[in-house]
Amino acid sequence: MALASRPLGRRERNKQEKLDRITAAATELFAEHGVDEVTTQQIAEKADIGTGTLFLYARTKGELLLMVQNARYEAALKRGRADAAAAPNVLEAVLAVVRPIVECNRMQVENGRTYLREIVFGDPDEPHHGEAMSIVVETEEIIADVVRRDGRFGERGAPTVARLVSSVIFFSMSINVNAPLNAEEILEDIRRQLAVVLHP
Amino acid sequence: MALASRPLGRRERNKQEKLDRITAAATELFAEHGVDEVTTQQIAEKADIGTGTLFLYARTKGELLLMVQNARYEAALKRGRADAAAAPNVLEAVLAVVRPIVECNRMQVENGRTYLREIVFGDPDEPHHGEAMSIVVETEEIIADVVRRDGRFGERGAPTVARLVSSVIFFSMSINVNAPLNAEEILEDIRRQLAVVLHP
DNA sequence: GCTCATAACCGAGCGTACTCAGAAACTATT
DNA sequence: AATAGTTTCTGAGTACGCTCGGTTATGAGC
Repeated sequence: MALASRPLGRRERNKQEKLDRITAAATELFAEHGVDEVTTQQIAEKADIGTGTLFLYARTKGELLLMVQNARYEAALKRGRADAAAAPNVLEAVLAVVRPIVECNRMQVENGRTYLREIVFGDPDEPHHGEAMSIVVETEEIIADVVRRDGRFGERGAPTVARLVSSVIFFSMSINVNAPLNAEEILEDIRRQLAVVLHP
Repeated sequence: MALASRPLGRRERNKQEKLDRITAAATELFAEHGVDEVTTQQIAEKADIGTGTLFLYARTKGELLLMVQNARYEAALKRGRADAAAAPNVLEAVLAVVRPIVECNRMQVENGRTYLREIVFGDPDEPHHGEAMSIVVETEEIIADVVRRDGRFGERGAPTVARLVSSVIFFSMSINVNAPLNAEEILEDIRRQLAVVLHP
């Protein structure tokens, strides 16, 4: 360990490499075939690791999906936050925050719905679930800020409104009858409901 | 088939008998141990039928849960509708409709959450899922009626408000962070959110 | 009653997510 | 560089939901 430029041992580097391979394999297979049509065996094989090894990096298949997709939602949220500034009123500002998330979710409907299912019903003790939850929390905080800026609901009311918006988003993207809708149609569905609360 | 008093053949009677035994077995085992801790084998054994036979009556384990629980929710809804009449304002009326449903759902938290998961993510082509969906639709219709009676959101707005209420109910009962809450606490959570829309 | 077509039933078997006991790889120490 | 201790890896094995080909029960026609 003479070199300060190499603080990481081979062990750490190997681990990182495997994680990268797993992420790449899962990302590609999920995108191409959908999470339900891909087996954990296939992912392990493509990542060139043993089947047991896969579960050292993500304890369940659901965690694997969260692991692979969280970053995209984080990026989407960042975009939404930026877009919200230019909106003419609360309703449009909230929708500006929501739009990239919905678009991200609808890139592949089944994966999107599975992602939501995993957030709502998955094991809250798993690390990637925690990461997903903090994205949800951050989303609500951003929406609460937007609502606060409007002033209509006061300091205390803003988080409640944000929570309500969360409910509407999750439900609209999850329910079976909305499965055929594309991002734009989902957004229209959400707008109609939020207009009741945030009439401009 | 000389007797008009026995229009059903042995075949139909046997089927009905088996269905009854399955329902009884599943009801008891789910209630006692929770849906996740019960195997389909156990249910089949307790109902005294082959494992394959079980799946002639409910195509998936999830369907089995819906089959067993739908009736309770239907009854809860009926109670709620009756209670709504006596409420002093819209918010209280909506909560009167919602209360029995939440109480029904929280009798056993894990089963309740699984029931919701099955409604939102289950196969919409299955018969018991369809039945569950029609309970949801009916709930929204009742809430829409209550909202219409208030007049605040007009004829067109009422179904949208009802849908929004659905979102809030489902989300509040489903999310992991609310898992420790009892029926009364869930209702309080729902009330806080609905108050934003239905302020008295 | 006998025959046959059909509906209902059964349980061995399959696919797949996940586990676990032992093997292998790595690091620290001398 | 040999040893020991620890972490990481592995794939055969397990559990469980569900399927499917073969079997049995039922009832209609004669």
